[in-house]
Amino acid sequence: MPPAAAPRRTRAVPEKAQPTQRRDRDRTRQRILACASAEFAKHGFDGARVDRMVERLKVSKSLIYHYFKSKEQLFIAVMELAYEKMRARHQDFELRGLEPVEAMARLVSYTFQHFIDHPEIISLLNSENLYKAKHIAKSPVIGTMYNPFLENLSAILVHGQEKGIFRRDVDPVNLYISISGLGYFYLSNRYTLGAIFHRTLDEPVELGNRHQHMIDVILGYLQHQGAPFELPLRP
Amino acid sequence: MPPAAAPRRTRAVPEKAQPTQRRDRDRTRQRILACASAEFAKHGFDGARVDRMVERLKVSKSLIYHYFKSKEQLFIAVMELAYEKMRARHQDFELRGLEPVEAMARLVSYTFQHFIDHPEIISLLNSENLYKAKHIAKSPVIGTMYNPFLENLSAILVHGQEKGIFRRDVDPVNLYISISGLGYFYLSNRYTLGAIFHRTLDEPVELGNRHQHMIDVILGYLQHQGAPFELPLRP
Amino acid sequence: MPPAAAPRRTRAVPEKAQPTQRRDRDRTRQRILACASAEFAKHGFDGARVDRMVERLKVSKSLIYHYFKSKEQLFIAVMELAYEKMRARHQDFELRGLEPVEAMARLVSYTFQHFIDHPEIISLLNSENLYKAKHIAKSPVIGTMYNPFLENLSAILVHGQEKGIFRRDVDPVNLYISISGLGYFYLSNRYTLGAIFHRTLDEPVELGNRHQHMIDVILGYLQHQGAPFELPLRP
Amino acid sequence: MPPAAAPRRTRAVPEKAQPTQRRDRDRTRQRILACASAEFAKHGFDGARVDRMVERLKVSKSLIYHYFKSKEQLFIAVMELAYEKMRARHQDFELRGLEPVEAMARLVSYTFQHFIDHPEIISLLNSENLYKAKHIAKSPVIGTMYNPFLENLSAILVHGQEKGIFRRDVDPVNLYISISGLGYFYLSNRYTLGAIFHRTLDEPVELGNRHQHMIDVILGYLQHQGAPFELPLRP
DNA sequence: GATGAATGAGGTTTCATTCAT
DNA sequence: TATGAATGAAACCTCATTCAT
Repeated sequence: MPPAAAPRRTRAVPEKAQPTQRRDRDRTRQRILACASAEFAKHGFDGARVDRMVERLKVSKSLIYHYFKSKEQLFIAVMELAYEKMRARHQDFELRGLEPVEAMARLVSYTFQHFIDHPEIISLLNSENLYKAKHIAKSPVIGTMYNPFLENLSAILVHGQEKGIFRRDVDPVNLYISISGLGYFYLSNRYTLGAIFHRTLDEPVELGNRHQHMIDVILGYLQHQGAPFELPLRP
Repeated sequence: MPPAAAPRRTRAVPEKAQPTQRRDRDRTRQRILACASAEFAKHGFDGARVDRMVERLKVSKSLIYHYFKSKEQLFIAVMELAYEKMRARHQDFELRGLEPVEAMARLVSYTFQHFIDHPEIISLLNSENLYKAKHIAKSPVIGTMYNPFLENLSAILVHGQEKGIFRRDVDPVNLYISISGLGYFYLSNRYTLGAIFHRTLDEPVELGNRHQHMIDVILGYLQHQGAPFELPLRP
Repeated sequence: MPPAAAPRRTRAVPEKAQPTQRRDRDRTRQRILACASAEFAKHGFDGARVDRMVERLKVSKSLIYHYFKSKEQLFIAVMELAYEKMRARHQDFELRGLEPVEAMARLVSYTFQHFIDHPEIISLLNSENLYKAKHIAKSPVIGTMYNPFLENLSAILVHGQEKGIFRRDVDPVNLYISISGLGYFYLSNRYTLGAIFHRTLDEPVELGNRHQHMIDVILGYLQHQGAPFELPLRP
Repeated sequence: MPPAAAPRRTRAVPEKAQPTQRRDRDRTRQRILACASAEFAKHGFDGARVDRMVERLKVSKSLIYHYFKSKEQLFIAVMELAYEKMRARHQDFELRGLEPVEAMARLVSYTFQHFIDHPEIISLLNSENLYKAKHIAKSPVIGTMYNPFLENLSAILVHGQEKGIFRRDVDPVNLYISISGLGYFYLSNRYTLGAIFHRTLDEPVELGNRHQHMIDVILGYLQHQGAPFELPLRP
């Protein structure tokens, strides 16, 4: 316990709030957030039920509304957390020293793995896109978030291009979207796809196949050297 | 390889020789279905409101419940229609006679175009996947639907492989998923992606870029001849 | 049942809606309105409970919200009705032919009587004034309502002045406010006044006394001929 | 006639010789009371929010409940304070030595001025009357409060009557109610009145007009000498 | 004397659905 | 075939109040 700041004034504003209470407060907040994340992921924004969270959390509904002002604010907080997690993990991701091909393969692999490990992200993003991102547009944080993933990707891309291994006509953002999309779509739409193809796409073998396929697609694309076949949209 | 284009139409609409009542009945049904499709697409299953349809259709609520027994049944009908439309259009798609590269490029282009022209498909599928496809699982029609798109794709793929142009280690289903996913993910997630990259991805120029990028990715992948870089999932 | 307008078109819009149903609808609306009026009068806007109305009316809460979109809209409807009632009764009020003194006395009497007969008006107005009239400001009807009472009052006033019976320095609006206020304040504040003066002001004798006192005040004022004692506000 | 101005102060505030704690305690109590008075006045009893007070006061909610046991008790305390203030100010009011006419005019003026200066009184009383004075009925103080205003009024009235200036058939209590009511109703109902007459009644000019009008009414009534026009209530 | 965390009861509102005709 | 009236269950949210420290 630090003995700093002697309590001289009668009605002093407590600068370093009591550790115990503060921790309780934060812990509760985080418990709510975790539960809400699961609920929103499972049912989408509209389908999510505050009552269900209450039941699971064993806290009063009022408390949820005390911490987060509304269902929407709670959703925004969940989205912020999800984005922050993603950002944090990408930041830790170390690819320096690897050859471009391996680095890129690992990036693709890593992206897929991330979606598998955090399936809630997919549902949350789907729900949010249904609303044309109107909720996260209200978040002051998400829009200004620094995106280390794109940094990593661009670095590898340039590295490979300088070595003459990767093609040069590549828009990093579109590449990013492709890498994400190849994994995301497979996972997010596996249920309807499975219903049509009669394959259970979330089995380990299928996941492994997909994983290698994605790497093949991205690396094949990047390493291919011939001239592109040009075709206008809606010719 | 299944025999091309089976002639049995799934839900034929006999145009004449029907009493007027029957005709009216079908027209009303279709009006409801069209409106419901838009509503479900815009708001998802949970967000959709029967009242909103009633208001737009100028029909009594009871009529909707008369034709379709419940909101869920209505949703299922909408999904069946969407799938049927998709199937029908794919069936009309003619690629015979084209070189494999151009045929494949056109397939990619066509898929993207289809999602742009029928954006409701994306929302409907997203909504359905949130429910792990539980609604369409109840449809006796969708699961048994013949899929001409995969046929086309496989034919082109084999053609290219036989000519030695395309690589041989390609799973058609995964290729199908990639072709769909590259366009689908871009469109379905354009709002959250736009919020992060500060690019308005639905502008014509961006759509054109994406279109060419997708063709490059798929053709680059298929035409690339080197050995794949193998990497296990979660090593 | 009127045999008018033969039903020729299949989906004709019913121009003269079914009398029975229409009457039911209106009857229910009016029942709700009457009950709401009592509830708002008894408890004010904030204190009023939709649940209590439901219980008294034996209708579902949803029905109330079906007819009136919200508690506030319901309140506005109640206010509109109250004003309309007041206006209608004043319009019927016939004073032509009476001498100015008697006419004025009857006007004062009538005003008091009206408040006694419709005590809800007082509570409703009090509640509304707490909100600085923000609710009725939203009503397109109330602001534009023609005020026959002020007409009557002005006519009597001019008549008396022309006859030389009433003083000439009278602002009709202020006179109207005084006539209303003398009765309104007595009735609206009778509980707190009673608590201080230890008199039960709603007993018939007290009401009779007040009635005569009000007439005396207004007629005394109007008939008094001396010069006014002038005193500035906050000198 | 009771003996003038009893010297016993109801709730004397000893200024010195108190331990600091006690002083702080009283100051906090008074801050709460002032804030509560504003809150109750602005929103009525039901509309008032303890949370809003907490936010404005920067005090913990528990403290409010520590000092006052409940929202209702707090309201009662506010009412007691309001009555006490009113009583105290009336007590200071000195009219001896003035001629009856001027004294009465000053009394009317003073009453109006008081409501203008302390608008919270009006809202508080309105709120309380909605509840039929049930809250102040619970106060042991208010009911037994000595009313110096009525004393003053009676004295002036008798003085004028003895001089033959004022009419004799005057009930002091009703006169008191009229004097109060003429100002109170104008101020309390200015919003709804304004909405009907399309006049902004709280502008200085209008207030000045009203002020003179009220003096005219009361003095005109008191000085008028003719026989009253008698009319029974509900004949 | 004072606080922050937490709650239960109840508030308004919504919505898929049914009933009677 | 089609309608308008009506509903029950449950949604989100609020608020006076208490508990533990």
